[in-house]
Amino acid sequence: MHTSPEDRHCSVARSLDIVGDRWSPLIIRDVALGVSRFDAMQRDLGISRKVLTQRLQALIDHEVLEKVAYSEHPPRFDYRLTEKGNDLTMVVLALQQFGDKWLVGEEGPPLLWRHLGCGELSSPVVCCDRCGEQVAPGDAVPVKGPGFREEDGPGLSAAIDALHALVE
Amino acid sequence: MHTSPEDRHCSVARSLDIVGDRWSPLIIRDVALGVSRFDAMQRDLGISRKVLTQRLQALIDHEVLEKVAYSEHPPRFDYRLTEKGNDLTMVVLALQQFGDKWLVGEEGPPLLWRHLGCGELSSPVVCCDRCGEQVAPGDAVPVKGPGFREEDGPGLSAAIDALHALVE
DNA sequence: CAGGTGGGTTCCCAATGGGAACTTACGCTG
DNA sequence: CAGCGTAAGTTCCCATTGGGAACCCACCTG
Repeated sequence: MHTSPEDRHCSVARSLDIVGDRWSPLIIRDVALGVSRFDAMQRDLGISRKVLTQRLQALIDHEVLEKVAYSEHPPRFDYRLTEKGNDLTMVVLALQQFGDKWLVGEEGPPLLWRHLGCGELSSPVVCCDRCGEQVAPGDAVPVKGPGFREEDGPGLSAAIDALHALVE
Repeated sequence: MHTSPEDRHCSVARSLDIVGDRWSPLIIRDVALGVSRFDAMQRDLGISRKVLTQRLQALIDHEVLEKVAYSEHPPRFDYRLTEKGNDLTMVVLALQQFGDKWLVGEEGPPLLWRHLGCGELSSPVVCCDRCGEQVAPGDAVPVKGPGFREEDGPGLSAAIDALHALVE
């Protein structure tokens, strides 16, 4: 029986049903960067083979990865990100940004990004899709959306009302 | 003994050491939205009291949350996000965005955001901090940074080289 | 034909998580 | 002033998960 987040009516909880463990985000990062085979991932991550098998299967079940044979006889596979899986790289990017800022030593971040659009080394920042301005935590307030349910998140509902009372 | 990601030299892995489980991101979301007390979180999330205690302590140990007494005799506490913890809301936001796009039914997302800067209901998007353009997965290529170590991520190193060979 | 590689599966053991009950300390209410 | 409610945990038992190492099978290469 699930008392876990999976049946909650909440986007964050539902996403965590897919990437809410220690390994799935790292698997997605590896696949995104081109480490796409079972043994390569296992060596690269130091994950146990059993758990890697389970995680890959779960990610495939969630249609985040797909398994593409690059040889039959013997059967050999590449794991690829689906379109849905590609969108999960934004979560990985957020994790990386946080780690770069708070968790690396003086040697600096292990990985940087070059934006192909402008050619510069860049950091990803979060912006408002309406005005294009950069958004920091606190620059936006939550609003109950069409799918909001009072029943799952009773305390949450009250907390949001309280926030609005402050802002208004 | 840890064979887990925590001692790897990788920003994503290190971040996962803090939020790499089913509950921590939800706890951070709740605190960010104003659900800041033990019982309120426990009811709101449906998490077991034991695990909630463990997670809160871990988040405090990582300096993501702080415990502020709002009453002594009897001792009662609010949990607050530190500055570091505030930055983790970007990870939660990424999870929410993904869930909103791929995992909610036709009833629509449960939570929206109003950007205080422009007043509009907005979605967070990822932009390049150099040119300000929106960045989609694939619009940026990874580059080895100052802290890159060949030894942890041997396959990764080769994969990045392979990517560069493609782009150049 | 021995050894290596890719992609797993199996087994055992230790750690983790859920659930429910128990605790402590106070404040309120009849 | 007895009893109930609330906040914040703690404790116990049991089921599930994860790590590690070994095993397996099909093929390729020297």
